[in-house]
Amino acid sequence: MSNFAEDDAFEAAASGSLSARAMAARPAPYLDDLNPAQREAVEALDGPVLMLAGAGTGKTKALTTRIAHLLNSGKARPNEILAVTFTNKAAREMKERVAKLLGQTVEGMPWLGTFHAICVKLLRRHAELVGLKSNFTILDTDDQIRLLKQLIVAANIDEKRWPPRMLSGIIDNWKNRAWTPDKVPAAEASAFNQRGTELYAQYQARLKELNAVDFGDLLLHILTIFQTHADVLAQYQRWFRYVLVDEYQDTNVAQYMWLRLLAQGHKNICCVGDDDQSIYGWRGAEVGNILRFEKDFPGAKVIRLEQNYRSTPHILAAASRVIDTNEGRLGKTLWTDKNDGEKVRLIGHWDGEEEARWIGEELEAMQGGTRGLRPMDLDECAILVRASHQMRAFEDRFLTIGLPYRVIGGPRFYERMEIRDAMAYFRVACSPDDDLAFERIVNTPKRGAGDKAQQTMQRAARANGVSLLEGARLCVSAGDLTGKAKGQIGALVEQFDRWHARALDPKQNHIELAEQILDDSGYTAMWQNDKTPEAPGRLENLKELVKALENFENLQGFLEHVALIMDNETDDGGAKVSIMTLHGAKGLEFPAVFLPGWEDGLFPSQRSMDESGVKGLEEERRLAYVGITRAEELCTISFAANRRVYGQWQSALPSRFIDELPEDHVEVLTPPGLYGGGYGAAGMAGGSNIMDRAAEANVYNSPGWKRLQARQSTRGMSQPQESRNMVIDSTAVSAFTQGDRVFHTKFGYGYVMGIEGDKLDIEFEKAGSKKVVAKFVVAADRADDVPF
DNA sequence: CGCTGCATGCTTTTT
DNA sequence: GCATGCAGCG
Repeated sequence: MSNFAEDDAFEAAASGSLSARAMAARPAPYLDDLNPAQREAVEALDGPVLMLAGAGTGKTKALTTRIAHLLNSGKARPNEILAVTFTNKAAREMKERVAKLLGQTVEGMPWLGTFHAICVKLLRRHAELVGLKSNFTILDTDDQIRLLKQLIVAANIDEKRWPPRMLSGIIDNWKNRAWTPDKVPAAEASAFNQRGTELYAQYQARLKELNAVDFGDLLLHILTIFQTHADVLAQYQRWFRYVLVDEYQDTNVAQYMWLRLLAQGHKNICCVGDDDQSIYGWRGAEVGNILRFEKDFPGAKVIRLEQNYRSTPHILAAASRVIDTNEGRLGKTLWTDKNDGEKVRLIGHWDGEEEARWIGEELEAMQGGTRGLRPMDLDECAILVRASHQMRAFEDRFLTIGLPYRVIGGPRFYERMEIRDAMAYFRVACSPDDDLAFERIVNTPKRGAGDKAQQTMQRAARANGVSLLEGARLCVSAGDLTGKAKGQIGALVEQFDRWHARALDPKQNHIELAEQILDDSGYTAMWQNDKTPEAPGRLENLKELVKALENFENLQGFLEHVALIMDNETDDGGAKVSIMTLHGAKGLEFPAVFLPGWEDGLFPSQRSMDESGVKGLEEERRLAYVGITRAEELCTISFAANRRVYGQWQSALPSRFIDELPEDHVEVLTPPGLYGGGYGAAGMAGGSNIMDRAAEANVYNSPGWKRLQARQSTRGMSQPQESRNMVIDSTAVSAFTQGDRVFHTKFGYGYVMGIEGDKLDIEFEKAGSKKVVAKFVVAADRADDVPF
C-alpha cells in the first residue's frame, strides 16, 4: 500500500486543475436556485444526512448541487468524494450536472460511479488480496450459468429438477446478503437439494481458477478485503471525506455494509432515497436500510423534500392516497403549487386488445389536443406496463395503425447473441486463457466440434493444467480430434495465435483487427448465409459494435468498458410514444402517462403476492405509486376484463389499487358503445345486452361495479391479504360443479367441464373451451347478475 | 454431429 | 403462444 498516493485516481485531482481547496469560500449562486428544504440538504455538508426525496422533488438537483457545493466551498477535492449510483445512466447524468453547475468539466471525480464500477476499480488494485490477478475478467450472466451447469452436471445432480438458473439465483441472493460460502447460515443448507452451499463453494473456487468474478463478487470481494485488511480499509476511510449515495432504498445488505465501512472514517455520509419508491426487493434491495438510517448513523439529520415540481394536484393526490395504504413508511406529504389540471382518468375495457386499440386512438387524438387539453407530442407520452409481455399488444396495434413507438428496455445491445459471440472472439484474442469465451465460440460458426470434441478438449486442458485453447492445441497435435473438427479447430487455434499477437501490438489498428477477426473466423459469413429474418439486423448490430470501437484505444479497453457499461440506446430521433415497464420508468417523467393492465393478478402480480405476501403486495403498491408519479399532466389508468395469457383467455377483476384511488381525483371514462359493439364483439353476441347496459352509466355507479366492490370488500378485507385471492376463488370455484350450465360476459353460455385450481374449465357454446376464473361466471339462470 | 420435433414453463432488471 | 431446451433420429 505504499504506492497508494501514486495511484492514478488519487493523483489525478491532487495535481489536476480543479484544486478545490484553493477555491475555498467562492460565491455560491447555485444556492439561490433551491427551495428551503433542498437548500438545507445541500448545506448540511457534515455528518450523516438522510435526504428523503419524494418523486419529482428535485432530488438529483439537490444531490448534484451538494457535490458542487462541497467542491466549491473547499471541503473536499473532487477525488475525495465517493458518490455512488446504481446505473451508469445516473452516474453520467450526475457528472454532467455537476460540471454544468461549476461551469467546467469535472475530470477529477474518479469515484463518482456505480457500485460496480467503483468496486472494479478497487478490486483491480487489490485483487491479489483475494487470490485474483488484477486483470480478472467479469463474467456475464450467460457465462455464469454455463459454469454452474458444468458444476451441477459434475456433481451428478439432475439439472432438470435443479436448473442452473435456480442455483444462480440462490447464489446471487446470498451474495446480495454478503454471505461468502463459509458464512451461509445453516438455515439455508437445504437450498438446492441440500447442496447449495457446497456448489457455491465450488463455484467460487472455479472462478478463482479462471481469474474471473461475477457481478456479485465485485462487491463481495471488496467487502472481504475491507473486513480482513484493516490497513486497506483505513486508508480509504481516511481518503473519502464525503460519501454520497443515490437511490439508497435500493441498496442490498452487501452494499449497505460496504457503505457503512467506508463512511466510518469521516462519518460524512449523505444518503438520498425514497422508501416509497423501493421496487427492487426481489433482487435483494432492503427497504430496511433506509428505514433504519437514523439508528445506523446516530445524530443523522433527516431532510424531507416534499415540494413536487412534476405533477398536478390530482395526480399527486391519487398517488399519495394509494401509497398511504402501505404500512411502515417514513412518511412524506407531497405538495405542489401547480393548478389542478385533469383528474386521473380511469377506464375499463373488455379485453387487452381493446385496451390497446383505445390507447392507440387516444394517442392519435391527443396529438391534436383533446378535451380542451393542449396538443401532446408522441414523445411526451408513455405507456407503462407491469410485465414486458404486455408490450406486445401495444406493438401489434401500433404497427397496424402506423403509430410510431419505441420500446425501452428490451434486450440490450450487449445482451444480444451476436454481440456476445463477437465479444467472446475479442476476449479470447486478448486473453487466450479466457476459457468461457473460448467455449462459447469454439463451435460458432460450426466447426464440427460438438459435445464429444469439446469434452476431449476440456479433458486435455484439465489434465495438463492449461487453458482450453491450449487444450485444443494439444488435441490437434495429438490427433485426438476426428473428422471435420480436426482441421477446423487446428485452424482456429492458429488464427487465435495470430490475433493475440496483433491484439498485443500497440501499432495494430484495433478496429481493423476486430473486423478481421469477425470475417476470418467465418462469423460474419455465418449470418450472411443465415436466411432467418433477424439475420440482417444482427449483421447491422455487428457493424455497430465495430463502430463503437472507435471510442477506445484498443480491444482490451473496449472489453473492460463493455463489461460494465451496457447501455446503448440508439434512436433515430423521431417522435415516438415510449413503451416500457414500470421498473424501467423509475426516474423518468412524461406529460402523459398510460397505465394499462390494472387487474388483480397482473398488477398487483399474483406471483409477487404468492411469494412475498404482504411485503410483495406493498412493493407492488409502490410500483403503482411510481407509475402514477411519472405523469406530469395526464395520467390514464385502465384495466381489461379479459386477457389472453399464455394463449388462454383469462378473466380478472380490476386491480385492488383501483379501489384505493380517491374518487374525488378520478374521472371515470366510459365511451359510448365501449362494451357494446365494435371490433371484439363478433362471436360473442350472447353477452351484448349486458354490455350495453353497463355502458349506460359510469362504471362506479353501475350496479355491477357496486356489487363487485361489495364483493371485494366483504370477502377481501377481513382476510389476510395474501390469502385473499385463494379464498375468493375457492369459494367461487366450489359454487360450481361439473355439468353446470353457466354464463360468461365475453364467451356467452357454456357448460362446466371441470375445475382446475382456481379456474373453471368451461366448454362454451360459441367460444369453445376456455379456462375462466370462477368469479366471472354465473349460473346460467342468473345471467343478469354479472358485473358490467 | 446436427437437425427436428415435442415438452415445458413462464415478473420485474442492473451491473 | 412462444421461446427455450432436450432427446432422439438421420
